[in-house]
Amino acid sequence: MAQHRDNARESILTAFQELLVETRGSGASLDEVAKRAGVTKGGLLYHFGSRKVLEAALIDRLEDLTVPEFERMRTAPGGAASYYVELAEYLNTPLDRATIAVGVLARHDDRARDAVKTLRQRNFEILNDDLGDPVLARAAMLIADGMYYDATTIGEPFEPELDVPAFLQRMREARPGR
Amino acid sequence: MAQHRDNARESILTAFQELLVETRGSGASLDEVAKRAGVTKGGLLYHFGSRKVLEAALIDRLEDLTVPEFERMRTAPGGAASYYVELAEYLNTPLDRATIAVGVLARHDDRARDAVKTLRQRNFEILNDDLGDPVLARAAMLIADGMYYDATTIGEPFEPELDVPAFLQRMREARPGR
DNA sequence: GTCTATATGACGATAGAC
DNA sequence: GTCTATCGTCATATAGAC
Repeated sequence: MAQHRDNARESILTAFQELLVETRGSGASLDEVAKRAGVTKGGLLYHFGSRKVLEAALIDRLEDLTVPEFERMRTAPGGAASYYVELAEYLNTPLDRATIAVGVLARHDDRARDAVKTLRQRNFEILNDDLGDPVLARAAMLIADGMYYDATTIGEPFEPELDVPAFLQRMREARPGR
Repeated sequence: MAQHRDNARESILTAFQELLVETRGSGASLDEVAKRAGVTKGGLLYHFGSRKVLEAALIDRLEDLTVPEFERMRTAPGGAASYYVELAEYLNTPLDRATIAVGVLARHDDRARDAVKTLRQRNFEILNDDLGDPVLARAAMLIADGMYYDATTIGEPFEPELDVPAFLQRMREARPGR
């Protein structure tokens, strides 16, 4: 159910994130969050004074998680593009879960939307450095977005799955300037 | 505001769709729909007995719109892939608006989700016929999904935009049998 | 720091007047 | 066929006991 660590704050934040991911937003009421975190609504609202404050805290957590991720992506052995796109296939790292949760918030919250936009801009720059081709970098981002969309909206993988490294390799060979 | 055609049913359905597209779901309450359609909630509920009925009617409308669309896509002069992916860039035909609206419903409604899945399966088959390669067909679908995701979630175009015709040309050159 | 109890408001839906 | 009025439910948020 809930993990009772040293502080309830993290439990509440994690419960909120899990419910956003699982229900895509509809089931993440403060009552449900409190229940899963093992506190009451009153307890929750002591730690986070309002729903807005709770949402802001989740956005902050996402931004913290992205900092080391950008570094991993930039230095990935197979290249940033493969790393980035293949990650979108599984969507189950702590960063992925935070990204999905904030993506749900972004549908209604400006701060969440800004956070997502900044994260994406940074991703594009790293992909462009890796692939040396803004067109292919943009295509790689769109493919990852499409996988993300499929996973979050459709809720199950579409067959056939795309072989991303093979596809990227083929597209590199078809580069106009070669 | 509202168009008062011969029947209020269409006005209500259109108002519902517009609000789903504009607010991504949060502002599409029956009160708001009724207000935009120029009727009261009581009037709305005479035509559509419940919210579920209203949602089902919108899904039916989408399915009606897809029938001629598949035919246009299959017989498009530049090929089905160009037609499909370029359409995702603008997202402003009646079918696009219906698709976005039902996509919002699909987050919480099983029937809407099934409708979207069936539509996508058909799209994939047509793309595969055009591009002659399931990998490229899947990639084209993901790119269009990514554009759709950007347009609906981020809400504004990402720079730089992908040069779709040029990229599709590269994809065709990357075909195996060439 | 966490609880119970309650105020307040939005939403979906029903009943009945016109 | 469309309206007003109202009810039940569930959500956020507040007040105050422990």
